[in-house]
Amino acid sequence: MPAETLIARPPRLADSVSASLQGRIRAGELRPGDRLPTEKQMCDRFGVSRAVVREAIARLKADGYVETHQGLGAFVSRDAGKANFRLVAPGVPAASVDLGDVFELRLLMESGIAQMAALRRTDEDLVAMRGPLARMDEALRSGAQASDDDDAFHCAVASATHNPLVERFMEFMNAQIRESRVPTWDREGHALGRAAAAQAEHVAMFEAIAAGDAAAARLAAEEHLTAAASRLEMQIGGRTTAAHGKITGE
Amino acid sequence: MPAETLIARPPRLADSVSASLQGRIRAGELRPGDRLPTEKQMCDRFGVSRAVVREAIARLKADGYVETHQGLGAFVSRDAGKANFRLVAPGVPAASVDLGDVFELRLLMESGIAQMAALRRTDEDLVAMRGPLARMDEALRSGAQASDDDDAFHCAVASATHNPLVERFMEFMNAQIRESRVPTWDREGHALGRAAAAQAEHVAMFEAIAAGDAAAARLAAEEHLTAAASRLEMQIGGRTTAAHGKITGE
DNA sequence: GGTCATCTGCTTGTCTGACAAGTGAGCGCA
DNA sequence: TGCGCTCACTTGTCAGACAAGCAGATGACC
Repeated sequence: MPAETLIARPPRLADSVSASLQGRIRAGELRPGDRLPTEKQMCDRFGVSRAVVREAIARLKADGYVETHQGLGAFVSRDAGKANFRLVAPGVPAASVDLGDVFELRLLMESGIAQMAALRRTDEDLVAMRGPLARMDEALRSGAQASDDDDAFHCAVASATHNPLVERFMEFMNAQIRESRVPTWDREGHALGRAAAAQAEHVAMFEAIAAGDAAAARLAAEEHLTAAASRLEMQIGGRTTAAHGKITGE
Repeated sequence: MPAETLIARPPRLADSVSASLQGRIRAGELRPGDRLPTEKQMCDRFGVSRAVVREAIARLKADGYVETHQGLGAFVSRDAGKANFRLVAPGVPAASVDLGDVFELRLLMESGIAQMAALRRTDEDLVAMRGPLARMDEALRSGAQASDDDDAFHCAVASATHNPLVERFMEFMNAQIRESRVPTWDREGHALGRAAAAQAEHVAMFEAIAAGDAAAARLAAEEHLTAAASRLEMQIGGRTTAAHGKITGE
């Protein structure tokens, strides 16, 4: 099925141009402060019209790679590519990102978040967590797909830190790893007990946070994430597992 | 001096258009899946040419807010604005971000990073940390501006986790908060002992990491960040301080 | 009547040419 | 020498045109 939707489409010209420029910047061929070729030069070099070049540059501007000045030209900005954070840098194949690294980043963040949430959560925060938690319970009985509620639960925990930045980061991570939550709640996930296991870990997190027990909340979050990683059969050379063992076993 | 460079320039038309659209998306006026007005309609509505509209849309595409399909139109993408993470969302005033929230996010990340680094650091990693550390020592004697070395030290710690994602996140954060490191190392920072205090905390972090003591490394990182926050006289209602007291005192 | 190919209108993608606005360098003049 | 001016160049904006892709309507055929 996916093979049918993933037909190779000819890439848009602006995509190709911006990818090329971005590659040269990341490769160090164009360094911060350097001036890019003029639009006219790029038109000749890439064999496209100025409209295409301008669109490509607009994209690079949005990503913080270049800045333009009327009458002067376009320049590679200092901190090129550091204006925003992405899991997979645009222009590189998504497969080059190690899922183990992603889970580790989540482990880092979510354990701290759970800990902080335990210290700051209000009663309203607990209510917000109970909603998705109850829906996942229901899904456990009905065998429904509840990965959206899984998302919502983690967001509710982040929201309980009362730090909007932390909340936004969690929303960002959720959007990035959304697919990785599906196999927990699909038919096979229910049958093999992946859903039930995940939900038990959620409950442990919730109860620690509700009790205001920061250390227990951190531990529960760590266990949830490492268990989730192993449930997805991530073969990451035992790295995360080893780290978890040391981190939580200290 | 900065007042001279910050003269009010008439905003580029494409900026205004993309800001307007982005505002409507974030406000929920345009929801994920909704179709945007056609380029022609936007030309009429905003009173600009199609080139401007297309550039504005190119920016929104780069930010992951919209997707376009030839022959169909432009659509607000699911997870609009979640394609990347920024401290300050584009289009909103930078002043709306609470610096205390930023330091808290760093506290969350860097304490975990230091802990992980202590467990994984190789001898090469320690060498990489000693470079910036020595340069900051030198700057302490000469009174030089060493905020770049400060950056480099924190990056070296992140690099010792051997997780490229973690490393990139640290680079991202460094680029975002670069200005906030300057007052530690300027003339006043040296005179008032801010530089010396920061460096002492760096040394504590380094030694804990070198010793492989994960708990001590976490604690040192937490103390460095909370101290840095208070050095910068952040009045954040004692929130971070209170959280730190509880987090580290558990 | 139902099914299929085709046609049509609309939308985005790309091209071309032009002018406006801002910048820096070089020129001429006092 | 020092000042102002012009000029070439660059990005910003505009206008019009055609190509490519899509959805729905139209119409022919079984």
